[in-house]
Amino acid sequence: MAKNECDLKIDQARIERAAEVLKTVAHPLRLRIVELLESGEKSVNELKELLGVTQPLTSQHLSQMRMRGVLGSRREGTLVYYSIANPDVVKVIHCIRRS
Amino acid sequence: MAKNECDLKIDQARIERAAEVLKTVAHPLRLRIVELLESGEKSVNELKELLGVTQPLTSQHLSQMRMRGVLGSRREGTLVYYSIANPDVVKVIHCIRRS
DNA sequence: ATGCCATATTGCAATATATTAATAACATGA
DNA sequence: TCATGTTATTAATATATTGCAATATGGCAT
Repeated sequence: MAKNECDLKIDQARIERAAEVLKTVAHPLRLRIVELLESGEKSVNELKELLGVTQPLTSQHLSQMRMRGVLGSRREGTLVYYSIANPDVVKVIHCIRRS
Repeated sequence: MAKNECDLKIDQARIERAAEVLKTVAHPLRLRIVELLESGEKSVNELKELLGVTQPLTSQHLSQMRMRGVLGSRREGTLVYYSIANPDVVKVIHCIRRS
């Protein structure tokens, strides 16, 4: 029995989800952020210092990744700590590291 | 001894290369193309039929991936067969498949 | 409440990307 | 050479992304 219309829809949705996740990390700054978070959660300020970019830019990329499920965040007083929420992205980065 | 400027440059170049590769496959159609080519090389026409999109669109995405080293191509008479040139992208797709 | 520090959001200009349609180039056989 | 089937390129338009600057919000101490 061949694939029916429903199977194709599911498959298409899966593909689109994968493309979205990849697109989310397919940026030099966001890739560096994920690498920095591999060793544990970090605040926006720590990240901004390590990256050497402005705070708004850091915040933008962080919220972009949080919205798409790649990162999670935790507030502690005035600080916000970000961490990796989707462990797949770490594996993806390891796959591509040698390229 | 800390990392010097040159190390940082190399690191940055590596990151940017990885981001470029990821961005290249971070598109539903291109992801499907890579999946279709996992089982072996295919001609533009075969791919176009399997994808259900126009020939120029197929050709554009193929040449985009070839330019960036993800795919390679081989001409046989009037047919052009595309295949995967950077095996890392296959591993990347396997990492993300479950997401 | 005020001031301060950390974080988030918004508007904008520049650039890049995606899709379609039209057309060009290429190789082959009659 | 001409016709045909296959592949590549170009142009045009719409949409998305990026980075920056300015500003807003949130929490905490005084």
